[in-house]
Amino acid sequence: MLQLTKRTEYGLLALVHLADREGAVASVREICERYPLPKRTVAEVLKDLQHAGLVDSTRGSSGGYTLARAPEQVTLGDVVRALEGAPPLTTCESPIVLKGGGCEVQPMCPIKSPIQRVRERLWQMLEHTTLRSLVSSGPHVSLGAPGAVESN
Amino acid sequence: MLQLTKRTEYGLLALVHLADREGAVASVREICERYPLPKRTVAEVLKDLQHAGLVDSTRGSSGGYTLARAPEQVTLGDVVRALEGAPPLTTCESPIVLKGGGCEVQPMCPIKSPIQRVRERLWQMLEHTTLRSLVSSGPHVSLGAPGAVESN
DNA sequence: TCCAAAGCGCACCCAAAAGGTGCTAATTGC
DNA sequence: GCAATTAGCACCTTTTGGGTGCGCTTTGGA
Repeated sequence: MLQLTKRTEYGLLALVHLADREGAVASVREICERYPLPKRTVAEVLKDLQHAGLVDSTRGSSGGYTLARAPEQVTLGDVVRALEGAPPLTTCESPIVLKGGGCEVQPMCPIKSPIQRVRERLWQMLEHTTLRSLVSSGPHVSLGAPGAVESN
Repeated sequence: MLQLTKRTEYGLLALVHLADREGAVASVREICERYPLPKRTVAEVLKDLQHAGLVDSTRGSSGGYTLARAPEQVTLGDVVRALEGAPPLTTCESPIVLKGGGCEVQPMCPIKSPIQRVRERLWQMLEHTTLRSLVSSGPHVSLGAPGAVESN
């Protein structure tokens, strides 16, 4: 579908929040009080980001998450890779199909290389867009009243 | 998932085939004899491309499809738009959510503009990649034995 | 010492999207 | 008339994405 998933969206919002907190721990509850997001799903996402090494977690009653790196060293590509994997643009690039030495419609597949070029440039863009640029760009409004989802 | 659908992939292959035929009509059967693709689905896709004005169709026993424009005037963007629509990268750009005048997590959504920039640049790439560049790039192998799906 | 608040892990469910098929026209050349 | 083709539904199946149930572990503070 050529679009980012909600998980990625949630992850980016969470990371932006962490960046704003500048090293202080932030809990899932806190993030979901700022943005009207489903608590549990955000927790899942944060857990995945932790596994990917993008955030550190501390457990316990005053626990939460912190950025594992500086905002300028986290890219959109990192986040997408952590939460969606780095999928091929078309199936003819997938490892499963490629294992035979070429794509399914090979050796007569003419669209592969330009498609790959587009894909590579897309990933270049993702890799060059840092969390810092997300943080510093928005209208950056102060904390507001949250919505409510689930128990939240 | 940040990848093109199979429908788009099929559409591109079909269009490349039509471009190779240089004006001569090509039937779905012919396309599926060249590439091992499901006949019916390719037919669906071609129909959609016809509705989008990218191909012309002629019915009847010797009918089929032809390109409606020159290969250099058909872009990846055209094809994706015809077969997938032009979806937003994140839900906070979708018209449904925006109808209230801003995205769901507004006015405190900080990730919107950089994401939109990435999206716009992606579409620029898609709009600048023409069918011609797909045709002229591949190793351009001669027609080979097809696989088989369904009746095909 | 206990309890509440937080993260951890697994499994599961629901809904939407994507891919594909059945069937029946309508058209057209032979 | 017949065969080959596109046209237009409607429907099914699989996959993916989003979300939840439930119980466990960790930790700070009353």
